[in-house]
This record gives sequence, structure tokens and C-alpha cells, in this order.
Amino acid sequence: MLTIQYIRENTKEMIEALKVKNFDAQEISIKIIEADDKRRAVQKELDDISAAANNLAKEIGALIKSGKTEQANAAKQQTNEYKEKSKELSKLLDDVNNELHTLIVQIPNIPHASVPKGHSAADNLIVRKGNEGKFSKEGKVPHWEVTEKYDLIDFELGNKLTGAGFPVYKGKGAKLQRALISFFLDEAEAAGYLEVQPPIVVNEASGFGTGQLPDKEGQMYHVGIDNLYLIPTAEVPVTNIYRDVILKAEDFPIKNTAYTPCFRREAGSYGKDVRGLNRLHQFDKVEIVQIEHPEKSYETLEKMVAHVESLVQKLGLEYRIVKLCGGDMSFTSALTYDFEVYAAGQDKWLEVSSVSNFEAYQANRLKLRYKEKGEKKTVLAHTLNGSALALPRIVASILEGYQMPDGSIKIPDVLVPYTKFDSIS
RNA sequence: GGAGAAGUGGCAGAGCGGUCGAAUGCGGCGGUCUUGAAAACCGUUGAAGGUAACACUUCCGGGGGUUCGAAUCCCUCCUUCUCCGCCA
Repeated sequence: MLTIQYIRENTKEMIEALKVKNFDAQEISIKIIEADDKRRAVQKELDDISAAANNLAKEIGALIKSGKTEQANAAKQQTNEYKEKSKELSKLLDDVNNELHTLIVQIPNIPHASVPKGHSAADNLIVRKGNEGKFSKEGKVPHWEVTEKYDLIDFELGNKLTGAGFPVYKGKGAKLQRALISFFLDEAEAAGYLEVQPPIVVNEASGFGTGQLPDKEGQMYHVGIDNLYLIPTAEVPVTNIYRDVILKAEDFPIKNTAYTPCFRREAGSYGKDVRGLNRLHQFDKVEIVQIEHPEKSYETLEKMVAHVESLVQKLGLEYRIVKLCGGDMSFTSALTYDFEVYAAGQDKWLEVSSVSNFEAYQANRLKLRYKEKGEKKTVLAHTLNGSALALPRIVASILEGYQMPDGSIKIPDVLVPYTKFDSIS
């Protein structure tokens, strides 16, 4: 969420900038400032009463000590008034704070100045293409035919065990998964990221910290008995490592990577786009997360994009990098690049990574701050993350693009040391 | 799962009804000294709201209660430790 200070001090600029995200902040910003004014007034009043009550309590203490019990008792009478008033004001303050909070969390992050206007994916900006035209769609079949033919992934079996969207990977299918995970983690480590293995269920506070809660509650699997959530991405536990943390400026950049399964209910998605590996309820992903100094975060975003690009490049996939338009960006992001790889068998582009700078938006929820050397004041840090990479669609793209004339599948060279086989036939 | 004990500042650790945002030590920062460093000595050192700056307010695991007054007493939840049981 944005800070109230920012909203107050940059109201006009904020309203203007949010138009890029097709968000009209005019009315809500007025309400917010009103609510904040009220909050300050009530807070002040409560503070004054508390101060008076504190003073009186001290006086009573002194009176009792010096044996003036009568005067002390008389003074006690007066405290009732304070008590009632402060109870009333505390309640009011809670209400005002809740109201203010409810309003503030409705405002999306401010898009970066370079974000194009637009309403849908059609308005996204293609910034770069790679391995263009490498894979012909001629003679290629969708990956779900390949996985069945070579018994790599069993979707039916997954239905039996769990339900749709929970496939079982078998034999070379399972090994390919494992190879990709190791490859991605090794690459991240080589790029300076510290590997972590976080829990894959998180509590409410973590869900709130990265913005999944309360709005996107329906997208997560919930373990009701313990009130825990299955993570939709490693971003949640990894970023929350730094919740309520005050860093030193010299700690930057903080670079973490994690492999985790991810769980998404994908409530409300149906139809042709969800076939095979295109959209699953459980999938594997290697995530990269950075905590960065505000002045460096955009430089860092570019580095993260370059890292992800090196992965698809090494895998030899045809890809394109798009800068999302305001309408297609997530609520919390200030700038997002998506990576799409070409799936020759479906003749479709599949999104395999999303790399974003959240600036201080998540950090404000997380209370993730830092201090400049010698400074007393804390400042919100910037958080960034990206998939590097999500597995299923990469697998789909490999299985479709690398189909050989004889119907076998060639394994990309960089993966062979991990898979220990160079083709599936 | 059963029985006990405990949760205080970056860490260690006092405080157990007022004078406590909290002794002391370590660590951090600044300084004196030194060619430099170490040692020693002096000072400083949590967060949030609020203010032009002060004042003021809140926070001693979370929530609630008792009291004129709570880090200190009570209830409850969470976490950690010890012992027993079970177990990958």
C-alpha cells in the first residue's frame, strides 16, 4: 500500500499517474485525506487525555505516599471521567484507523513513468525478441500429445489422486522437471542469489505482507483447521523473511532465490487455455527476490530481466519480453516485464515469467525499512521479484519446440548434464 | 499427545505495582589518546504517531482484564526450552 504521507503530499500527481492503470483516485483520495485528518484529531485528543490521566495518576501516587489519603481519594473520582472519555476515543480511533486502512489498501501502486497506457494484453509493449522464428509450427503437435505418447506426464492419474490441475510426472518427465529446477537454481546462485527453502504454507500475516490477503483470498488454498495458506508463489514466504525488519543501507542488495511448489486455485478460469500444462493448480517454480535501495531498484529490475533472459536464451527457446501496460499490470506493481515463450505445437505464446518492481508498495505493508548510515530515520526499502522460471510452460515449450522430424524430443544442451539423457523417444 | 518452566532493547540480562522506554554488560556509532591500529577513557545508541522544532502519546510475545497507576497481578492465545510418549 501507499503511505499516507505520499498520498497527502502528492495527491495530484498520484491521481494523474493512476490514470495509466485506469484507476480513478479522485474521490477516494479526498476520503482518505478526510479520514486521516480525523485520525489526527482523534489521536491528538486521546493523547491529551492520556497525558492528563498520567499526570493525575502520578499526583495520586505522590499524595498516597505523603499520607494525604483524603485528597488522593478525591482525585480518584476525577479519573473516572478520563477513563470513560479515553475508552470512547480509543474506540473511535480504532474505527477511524480501520476506515483509513480500508481506503488506502484500495489504491493500487503508482505505475512507473515508462508504463504505457492500455487496457489489456493487446496494449503491452514488446521490448525484445529472441531466437525469432527458430521453431516452425509445421508438423508440431501440442505437448499433451507428447506427454501421453512417451508417458511423461499423467493428467488422468492426477485427477484420480487429487483433481484436475494436479498432474503426475513420470520417468523422463519427472527427471526433466528435476533437471530444470537444478539448472535454474544453479544459474541463480551463479548470479549471486542465496538459495533458501522456505515453508510452503504461510500464516495470515505473511499473506497480507505481500498483498495476497485480503483481496485475493479466493486464489489461495486455505488450511482451515490451522488457518494457514498454501503459497501461490515463493515470493510470499521469501519476501516475508524481511517483514518487520530494519536493514542498513549497506546490506543492499539482498538477493534470495527459492524453489517451491506453487498452489493456485485459479478460481474462475475455464476453457481452452487451461489444457495440459498451460494452467495448473500445483506447479513448480524457481523465484528470485531482491530487496534494494530505492535509488537502485530500477537498475536492479533490468538486471533481473537480463538474468531471466539468459535462462530462456540458454534453453534455446523462442521468447519475447513485454512491458505490461497499465491495465494489464498487477495491483501492487510499479513496472512489470513478462516473458513469453513460443509453444510451436499450439502456435501460442505462453507466459513463463513476470519480473516486477514493487518499489515501496509491498515494503510498506511488510514494514520493511532501512537506515542510511548515521541517519536516525527509517525509510521504506524497495522489493522486486521475478520467476526464474516457472516450470510447466517451459516444459510445454520444450516438448513442442524441440520435436524432431522422427517424433523424438531433443533435450536442450544445457539440461543434458542434469537429465543425463539427451532425447526422449 | 502428557507434565513443568520461560518469553524484556541488536544480543546477553536485571526489574516483579508508581520515581521504568526500562539498570548493567557486550555489540554499534562519535570522540580523546596513537604515525596507524588495539587497549583505555568520555559521550551516544529501539520503534511508531505527533510537532516548524519541542511538548505529548503508544509499544517490555499477541489479545483482553484488575487498578488512580501494570514490564510487574489475573485470564487467554502464540512461541521457545526441559522431561515423558510417539515418529519421518
